[in-house]
This record gives sequence, structure tokens and C-alpha cells, in this order.
Amino acid sequence: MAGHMDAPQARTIKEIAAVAGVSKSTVSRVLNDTPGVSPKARELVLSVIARTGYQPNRAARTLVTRTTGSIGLVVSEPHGRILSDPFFASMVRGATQVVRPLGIHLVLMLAEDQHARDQLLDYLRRGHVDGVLLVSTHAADPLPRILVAERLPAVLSGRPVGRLPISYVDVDSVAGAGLAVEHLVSRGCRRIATIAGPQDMPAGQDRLRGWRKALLARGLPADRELVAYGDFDRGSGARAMEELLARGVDFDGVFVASDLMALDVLAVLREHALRVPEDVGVVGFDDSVAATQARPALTTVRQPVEEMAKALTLSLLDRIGDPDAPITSRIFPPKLIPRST
Amino acid sequence: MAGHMDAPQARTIKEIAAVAGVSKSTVSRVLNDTPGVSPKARELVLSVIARTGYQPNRAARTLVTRTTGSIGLVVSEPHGRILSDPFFASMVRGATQVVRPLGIHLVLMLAEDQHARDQLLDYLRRGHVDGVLLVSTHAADPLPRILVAERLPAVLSGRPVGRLPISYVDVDSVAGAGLAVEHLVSRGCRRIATIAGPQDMPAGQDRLRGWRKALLARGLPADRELVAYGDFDRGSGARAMEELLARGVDFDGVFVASDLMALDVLAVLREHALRVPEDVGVVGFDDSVAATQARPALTTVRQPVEEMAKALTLSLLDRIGDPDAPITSRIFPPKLIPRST
DNA sequence: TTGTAAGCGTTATCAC
DNA sequence: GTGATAACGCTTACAA
Repeated sequence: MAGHMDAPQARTIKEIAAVAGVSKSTVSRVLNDTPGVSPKARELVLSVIARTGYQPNRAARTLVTRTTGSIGLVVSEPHGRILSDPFFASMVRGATQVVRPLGIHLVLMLAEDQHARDQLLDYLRRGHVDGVLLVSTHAADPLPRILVAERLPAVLSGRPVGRLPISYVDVDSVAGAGLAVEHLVSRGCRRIATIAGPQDMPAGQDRLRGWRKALLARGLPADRELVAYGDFDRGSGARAMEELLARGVDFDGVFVASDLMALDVLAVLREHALRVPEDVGVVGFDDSVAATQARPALTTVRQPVEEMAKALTLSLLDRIGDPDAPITSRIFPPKLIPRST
Repeated sequence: MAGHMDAPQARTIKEIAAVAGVSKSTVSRVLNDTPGVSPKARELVLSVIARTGYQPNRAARTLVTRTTGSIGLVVSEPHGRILSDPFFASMVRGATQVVRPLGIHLVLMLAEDQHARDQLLDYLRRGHVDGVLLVSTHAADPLPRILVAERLPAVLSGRPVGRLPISYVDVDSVAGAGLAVEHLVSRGCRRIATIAGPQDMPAGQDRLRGWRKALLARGLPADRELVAYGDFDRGSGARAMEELLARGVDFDGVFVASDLMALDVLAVLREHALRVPEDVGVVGFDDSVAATQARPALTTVRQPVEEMAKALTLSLLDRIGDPDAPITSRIFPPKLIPRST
């Protein structure tokens, strides 16, 4: 029992070296898995390290290696709105899972406006993080281009607009919309309306395109009349639904391009005493707890956000390790989650 | 024009010193506002710094000062659930506003489970951040005690359970519940039910207590029959409402102890064709965009989360500056936000 | 395979 | 008031 008392609580590499009876360099080599250290010495050092609970000093390391051992999760969204989105929570979880076992830390940073963006860039240029996971959904966001131009290691969540040499992950929104439409068709729907997202976001464009494509493939109508636009925000879903109703559009199913918008659609329909079956036409692309957990009355198309975040983080680490690593993009298939009950 | 070209882009204190024709020490003194440097020298150095866009190296600084220039925002919640709460977004915003102009960085950290908590503690013990803003709502959370015991600079969002020498901010939940009840009474309600929060959280306890207190002060009934319990989660609000209805409780107003729970309450009432006036009895304590923004049909009691976060951050900075700074607690008054429309 | 020594960019302690 | 100079804890040539 008393043996536990004598753990020396070493704080520096020098102390470890002293206890192990080797030099600082050898300890450092062991720490960094540098080849060229005898198994015997390695074992010895390792045991001392384990016994003392020693952890290398980050600052000293950073000073010489010029790397920080942390990466940034940058949310480039006006208002930090996305923070309250379950999508974001999943991103954080996924990234954390990759990064934690590596001893790398995740730093959250917001870039809501021009001012914040400038400060952020400053921060990045000073090399305070080794790289950046960029969550940016708006086409007008200048950050992706800037990061690429300045050669700051960065990867993107969501397809970038235009051609940009940057790795990214995305969900196959076209296919996802297709899943939703197929589901509706299988439930007997023949006139399927859609509440589309903003057309200045790739996600908004793709989901509308997917809806149209799937309908045309089925020989079903996909005219402009069946479309109402929202902005992916919750309130806009209800408004778009009202608009559709006000226009007197004839439909028997609805595909809503985000679960946040979908949240109140059923209520609106109910208020108008409409009998669109409850298990049709409501699709969430945002991995939203809101839609699937709180209100399981909705069928949703779920994107594997957490998995995507993991892949994205890995690709960032690749890039950090080798700045000339090839650009990669992975498109994930979404999954249809039928409503419970 | 050409003049802009010769900005030397100095990267070290040494270069600044060379350009300014002074020693490293003098530059350092200027940088740290150390007294004992002539106005002339100071001006000179300052101008060179401005011209070159020099920024001191964080790692080198940390190595010698043992401070990191960043603070952690720790979310100690199973599942990182709180991440998707607008409450959290407001916290981040508030803290960022305080910290940004000071050049201090905010690091987000999750402590969802035992494993994560251990890693976090390790991280903190190694001094990777100078202090911690702890967001912890569950009474059973061991983190507050541990941080206090280990003398890690930390402050708390929300009243700690038991006596704990730690600074915190909180909202006056008792008064908030009172506001809600008074509002209901002024709208003519006389039998006011409540959907209470979990009683293992201070917030849950206080809001129930405030409801009871306000009713008794008015001479109105506050019996156990009028109470149903939820867990602050969205779904639980609707369930509690159903329970109240199933029990055949007679009421003409409802005070719901969180806006997340309140979100579906109106819908439930409507489904049961009940005529509780829409502008009564729905109270959000979580600064929830969900309740006030998306569904402005609810009257809510709003807590000034952003303001609270600012105060909390300031008190942490105090504490970091002086580990023996007095413990402070600030209780913020909530505000009644009548429903729009 | 191992050790010695020279930095990395600051701050801090001295003399001057 | 100012300037050498020694840390801070680590990595990394370069020697041995």
C-alpha cells in the first residue's frame, strides 16, 4: 500500500531521464516513437513514465515543433445559429471521437461576422491550431476560399460552391430526396409537393433536384406549382406550408427539405383539417433530434452526421500530416428512418 | 505606395528589438506593460510592432509564464445534449464577447461520461487552460466538487448543490416562476397547474417552489394534484400534459417549468379541444429560440443567459488573476416576455 | 544505440 | 531606464 506513496510525479523529461538512468534525448525518442532506441531502454523509460504519470509539456513541444496538438472546429455562420442545431452537436461528437484517443484537442471557434472572421484568420495564421474543420453552409461565405488561398490546412463539411481544391464530406442530398419521394410513392402518394430549401445553398439545390429527378423517373408531376421555398429555419416551414395551401395546390404528400422546417408542417396541415397521412412526406436532413426524437411521428431521411464528422476529421489529420496529401471528397448515403409508432 | 512593401513581417521579439534599436527586454516590457520604460522607447517599439504586424508567440509565452491565454467551456452533460440547446449557444456568445477583446481563446470541451471526464481532468491538471467555465445542471455531477478540491480555477453556471466554495451565476428561478404565475392570474386564471422539472436539479426545485409560493401568496390553490413532472426534455412536456388531462385535473392555466417542455403543450391542449387561452401559462427558462422565436405564440420567462455568461466569464478571469479572489454569486432576474401577436 | 548541446521565443533576474 | 543572460521543457542535429 505504502508503495503508492513514492510515485515521484515527474513533471519534466529531465526527471524521467534521471529516474530511468538515461538521457533526455532517449526519453524524447521514446515519447515520439522515434526509431533507433533499444527495446530495453524503451521498456525502461515507458515504465517510469507510466509509474510517474508524466505528461509532456505542450507549450515546450509547440515551441520547437511548431504544431499545437489541437484543431479548430470553425462554425462560419451568422449568429452562431448552427450552434443550436443538433447537426452541430453530432459534428462535435464525431470529431471528438477521432481526436480524443490521439490526444488532440478540439477548439470551437465562431465566425459570425466580418470582425470575428478577421480575428479568426489572425488566430489561424499565428498557427494556434494545426488545422481547421470548417462548417460552412452558405455559398457566400468567403472563408473556404481564403483558407485555401492561404494554404491553411482545412477541410469542409458540405460541398463547396464552385471548384475549390479542398477536401470535404457531404451527404448525397439528391439520393436522399429520392428516398423520400420513393417512400411517399410507396404509400400511395401521386402528387407530391415539396418545401424546398434556399437555392443559394448547395444542400437546398440538391434536395430540390433530387425531388424533381425522382418524380420524373416515376412519371409523376414535378411542376413548379408543387414547390414552396423556405430558408431551412423552423418558422419558414410552416409559412411555406401555408403558402402551398393558400395557393390551393392539389397534393397528397409533401417532401420537406429539412427536418427543422418539417417540424410544424403536420400541425399546419392539422389546423387546416387536411388528411395528408401523418407518416408521409416529412424528411429531415439534419440528423435532427428535434424531428426524430421529440416528435417520432415523422419519417425522416437521416444523414450520418457523426460518421461524416469522423471521416472529415481523419482527412484533416491526413492533410496536417502531409500538406500535399490528395484532395478527397466522400459522399455519404442518407438513410430512411420510418416514423416510429 | 511602394512603402507598404517593406513591412518586415517580424516574427520574433528579437527582430522587433533589432528594428527598433533596443534590446529584447525592452520590447518585452512594452509588450507586457511593465512599468519602467521611457515613453520614448515605448512609442518607438509600439510603432515598429504596429508596422510589422508582430504578434508574440503563445507557446514561448506559455512555457515561461505557465498560463495559456485560453479558458475552457466545459459542458458536463451526458450525451452533450445541452449542445443542441439554445441556452448553450447564448452561453458561448456571452463568453466569447468577454474573452475576444482580451485575446483569450475559448475552448469547448465535453464531459459526457466518466471516460471523457477523466481525460478532461487530465487536460486541466496539465494546465492546458487557465480556467474553466463549467456548465453543469445535474446535482449528481461530481465535477464541481472535484474542481474545487483540486483548486483548479473554475466557475459555475447555475447554483451548485450543497455548500461549495465556487463562484456562480444563476437566474432567480423562484422569482421567475412568480412572474409566470402573476401573469396567469392577471389573465384571469385561478386554478394554475404546473409541469415541473426534475427535482434532482436545482432549477427544477426552484421553479416548482416559486410556483407554489406565488400561488399561496395569492391565496390560490397549489395542491399536489396540480403538479405533473417532466424532465426538461421536449417530449416529457407533452407527456406531463397528457397525464394532467388523464387525471382529470381541473385547471385554467399552466405554468411549464421549461420552454422545451412547453413547446408541445399547446398542441396537446388543442388536440383535446381544450380552451386554455393560448397566451397563458407557457414559460421558458432556457432562453430558448425554440419557444420564443419559432413559436411566438408562447409567453415566456426569459433568463438573460448571454448577460449571465458575461458575468460568469468575468468572475473566472478574476479568479485566474487572483486564486484567492472572493467567491461571488450573482443571481439574475428573469424577465417576462409576452407572446407576440 | 546513446548522449551532448544548441536552439525554439518568451519572461524574469540581475547588474549597469 | 536599459540590456545581458539565465531559465522554461522540449526536439533534434551532431558526436560518440
